[in-house]
Amino acid sequence: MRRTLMPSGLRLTPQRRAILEVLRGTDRHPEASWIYQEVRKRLPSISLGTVYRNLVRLAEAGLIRELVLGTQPSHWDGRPSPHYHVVCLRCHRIVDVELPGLATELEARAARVSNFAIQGHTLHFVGLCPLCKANVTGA
Amino acid sequence: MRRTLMPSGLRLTPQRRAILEVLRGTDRHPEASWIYQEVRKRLPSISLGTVYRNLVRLAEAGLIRELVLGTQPSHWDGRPSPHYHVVCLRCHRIVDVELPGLATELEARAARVSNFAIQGHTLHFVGLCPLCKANVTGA
DNA sequence: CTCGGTGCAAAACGTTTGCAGGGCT
DNA sequence: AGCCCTGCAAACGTTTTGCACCGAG
Repeated sequence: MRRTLMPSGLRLTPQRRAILEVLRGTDRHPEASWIYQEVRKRLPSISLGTVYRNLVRLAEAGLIRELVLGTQPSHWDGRPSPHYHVVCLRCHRIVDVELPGLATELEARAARVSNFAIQGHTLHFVGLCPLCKANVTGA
Repeated sequence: MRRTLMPSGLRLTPQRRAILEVLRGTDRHPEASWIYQEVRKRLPSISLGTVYRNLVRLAEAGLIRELVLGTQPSHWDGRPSPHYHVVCLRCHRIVDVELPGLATELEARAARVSNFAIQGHTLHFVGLCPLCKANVTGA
């Protein structure tokens, strides 16, 4: 029986399984409170504290990613692979943006200019999604 | 007498003047509570609420910039000109990074891939500053 | 008189934490 | 027995807000 989840020795509890499934079953990049509500449909007694604790732990284990988009609350992404995001200013949808090869290029440029030993970066875009772009035509 | 401060019809009050001067007199990219303490040295009766209100208003007016670096609290930059930042993971210093021309290139690439009407982006780096880089040699 | 701005204090917000209990190994 | 994990509720730190007052135009 698969009971552990990762290097960290993280146990695969029903709560963690549910959080992972909810997060992998959506492309909404949701916030903790939405995840909490969804998980409660399957696991009514789970607590919000447990959701927060496990989002942090799962992110540390590399299974999910925290998105800090400048606007509290944090959002969470079930796809840990490296990619960026763009947020619609009107409907607040968050959509994946693949910009392959950009990461190393950016960090190399920053290292050259700053003389820091760059270890990571954060990048995201804001704008209007195709739908909202059409719906505001002019306004 | 120059009493207004910007398009928005913002008045140049002693509180606003002090906040601006404190922010322009440092390269620390400080948080609101630090600004509050500094401004109190000149204006002992100012309240923290006023500092927050005015940081927001001054940023809306384009006189300063809010830096959202993923870690609460926000930091504030008295230089509104477009530039990026790198944060030292060890001493938490925040240093300016000029990457001229990058902005339009990034937004063009993101627009092409996402089909959004891109209106802006956020980018910052984390790493070790030259001093901390030297001091950890190996560890 | 009106309007923007202030100080104060309370509230709001998302998030973290202490604690007692529980279940797997 | 030991350890990780949970639910609960209280606490936390930052930021926002309601309110009464004030001063400039």
